[in-house]
Amino acid sequence: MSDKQHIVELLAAHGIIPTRQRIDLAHILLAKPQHLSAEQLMEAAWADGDHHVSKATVYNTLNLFVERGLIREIIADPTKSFYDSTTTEHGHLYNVDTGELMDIPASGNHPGLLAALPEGVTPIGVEIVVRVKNSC
Amino acid sequence: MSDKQHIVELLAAHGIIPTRQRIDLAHILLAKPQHLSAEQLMEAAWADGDHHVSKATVYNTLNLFVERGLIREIIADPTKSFYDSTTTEHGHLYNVDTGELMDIPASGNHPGLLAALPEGVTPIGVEIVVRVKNSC
DNA sequence: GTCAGTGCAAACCCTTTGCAGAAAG
DNA sequence: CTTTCTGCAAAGGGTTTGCACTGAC
Repeated sequence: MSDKQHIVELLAAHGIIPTRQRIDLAHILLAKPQHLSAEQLMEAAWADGDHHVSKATVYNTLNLFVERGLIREIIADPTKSFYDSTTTEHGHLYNVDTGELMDIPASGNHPGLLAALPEGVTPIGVEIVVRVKNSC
Repeated sequence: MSDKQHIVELLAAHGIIPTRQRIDLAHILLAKPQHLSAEQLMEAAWADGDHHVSKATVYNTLNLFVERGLIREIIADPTKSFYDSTTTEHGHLYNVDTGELMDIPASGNHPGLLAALPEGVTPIGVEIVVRVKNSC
């Protein structure tokens, strides 16, 4: 299907050798804007595909995708990472009770961040982290 | 010393029963604006105090302090948490190479976040997480 | 004397790693 | 063929937990 072909080209464009497992995982991840934990992706792959993907391969693949800029790692929960299929800059809303991670459609306007909270939730705090690395 | 007395009152004001270990840890944490990991706090307590504080107590105490709003937990690294003695709203700069966590003095003005980076570092990305909980 | 806090070690959980077998070109 | 990826299981590391002991009032 052309869908798979598109994924193959996308992986190649990011310098990633397309293997069956990587294509399956990318297919699930990039299907729509979403945030999946490693575990959720594993379960989705297991449910969706006819193929088997091991835990190690899921983690290896996620790290590779993040490194190559195909997806973004979101550090919102100290116990697990989320992976975001949307790589453009945007904020997130994390519900510590439900473990739900949502996009914040708003701009980077700080005071506006808390303006449009969903109903039924109470803000705990806003965290802004600029991640940097040594230049060389 | 009046310093310790001040800590005792601060803990009590947050509904925390002041014990020797909690006073010691609070004394180290709140001495100045800083970000310490659990491990760093443990080492500081071991070096600084004449008393012994166990690992379990350090973690229990940190969680209690965060819960009571005495300090803030900073989730910048997927492998460990940092604890911030400054509870007012401000951003952070995290160097993934050195593990160094710094305050961003700037306001919440988003475009300004990347303006005043220290020398020798390259930005990887900006992450904004609004943490919420269910209202009841 | 009672209740909460502390300490030790073991358990936990997510993530990474080592290495043998499989796959791709 | 040769190189890279995959899978399994075991290791790793920060954090939490169970339970007996200690300490405060």
